[in-house]
Amino acid sequence: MDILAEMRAKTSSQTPGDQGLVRQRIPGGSVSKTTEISSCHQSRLLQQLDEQRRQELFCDCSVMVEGKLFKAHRNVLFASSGYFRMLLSHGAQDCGKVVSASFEVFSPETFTVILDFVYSGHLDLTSHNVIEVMSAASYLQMTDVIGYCKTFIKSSLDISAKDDEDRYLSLSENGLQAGSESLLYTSDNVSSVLKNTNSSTSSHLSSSWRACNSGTQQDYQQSGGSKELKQENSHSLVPSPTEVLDFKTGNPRPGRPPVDPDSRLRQHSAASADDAEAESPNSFQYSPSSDGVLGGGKKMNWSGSSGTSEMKGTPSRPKAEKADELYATLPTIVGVVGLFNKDECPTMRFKCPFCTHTVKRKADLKRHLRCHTGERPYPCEACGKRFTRLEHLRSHFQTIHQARKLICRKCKRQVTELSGRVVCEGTRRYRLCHECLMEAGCDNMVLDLPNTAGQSAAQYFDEDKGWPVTDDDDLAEDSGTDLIIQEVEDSEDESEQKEVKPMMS
DNA sequence: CTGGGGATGGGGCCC
DNA sequence: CGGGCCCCATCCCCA
Repeated sequence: MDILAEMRAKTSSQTPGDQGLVRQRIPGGSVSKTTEISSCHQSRLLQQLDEQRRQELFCDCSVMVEGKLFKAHRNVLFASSGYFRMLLSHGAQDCGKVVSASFEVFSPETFTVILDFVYSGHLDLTSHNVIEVMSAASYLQMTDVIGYCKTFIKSSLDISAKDDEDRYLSLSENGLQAGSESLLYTSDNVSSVLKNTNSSTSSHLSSSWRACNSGTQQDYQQSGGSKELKQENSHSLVPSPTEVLDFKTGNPRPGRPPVDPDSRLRQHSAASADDAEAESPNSFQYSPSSDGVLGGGKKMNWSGSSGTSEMKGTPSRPKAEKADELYATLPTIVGVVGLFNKDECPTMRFKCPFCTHTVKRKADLKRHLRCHTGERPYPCEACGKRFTRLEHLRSHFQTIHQARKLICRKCKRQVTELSGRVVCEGTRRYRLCHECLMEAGCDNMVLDLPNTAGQSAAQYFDEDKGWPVTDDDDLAEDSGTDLIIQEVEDSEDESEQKEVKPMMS
């Protein structure tokens, strides 16, 4: 990103079409003329600043990261980071004084990436550093970087496919709806696409990634109108006021855990960049228009690729696999949200890189991340519905397909295994008492006799274990387990849907 | 249109 | 660290 363009965007309320243009105002306040600024001049100026930084010329700000010293210009840092805006504005009067800040919550390598971005507009993201860069950017309140990271992650995980999940559950066996092939791949079409593109399926994650907003080719066209956008606004990635961090130590100040009560994100794909993009301008105390950066649209370039076409044409790896990789690469930064308890002792919390939510255990964070990645590893064999947790699947199966609740669905009265007859409607089962059964009639219902109640469901369910099992004993023995609940790859959704067994023979 | 209840999703925490 | 339980909030359907 061109930092000058960014600064300009923040002060000129430009529209996306104003790229490269600055409205020059005269004292009267009206726009007198539009002057084209040479992009060459901007990049040269930025290069000069970067050069000065590297030669430590006129650097009036020192940043210590895990013992490594970075020199920079406070002007540039101020313009780029809400964190530094707050930090530097405190010492705004002491312009001559060298300001220093130190961080222990991210690595020097991560800060190098961020600083390089600030001074060059190029953000070098890889699968290995994206989480930490994003976390650091969240820490430093750099919404644009967060947006890029989220887009990077999302495109890697196909998070945007999540919203389409319901849609593709109903897809015909013949495959994909037009326009959705960029998101959904069955095992079959993945291989065919692989043949066609002859490209690595892991290119998203393995390739270096750069972002700049000098173009408008790849807008964040997230779903959801302004209404949903407003909802997302409440899920700011920027630390909440209770999460204000100590400038010197890099640790949060004592206070309540920064758990965002609204952290239950709506499960739609409008997350990601919209979050950052729609960041309230008031989030930055000293940035009245800090959200303008992303507003003009941006171009995403994978190194060696051709932008959007690459994104569309390259099949992604299964979501679960990529999520595993994401989990595996979770850097310690995520776990170093050092909150303080009553005794002023730091307690370890794990911060979600996607939202402000923190948890005590890494495993809980992993579980939480599923609500962002859209992973649903537990499919119901009876109806194909997928769940993020085994317990949810079990609960679903028992209530929907097993009629385990001994309550008459109609009159809500308590029934017994004998008095509450199991009624089957498609894959759905429930119990009716004798009276309600007579009232409703049996015409379009299939009744399970008491001794066979749940028989068809039993092909999926192990009474002892309490969860669905396969009716294929051989398979069960071969696989060493009788579970049919398996952590499956989302990309196999479609083929799975085809294999959902009919409930009634 | 509204309220109630079931289904679902997610967090905390224990085992 | 995963499984599981409990609890609560939200969504959605239906009367």
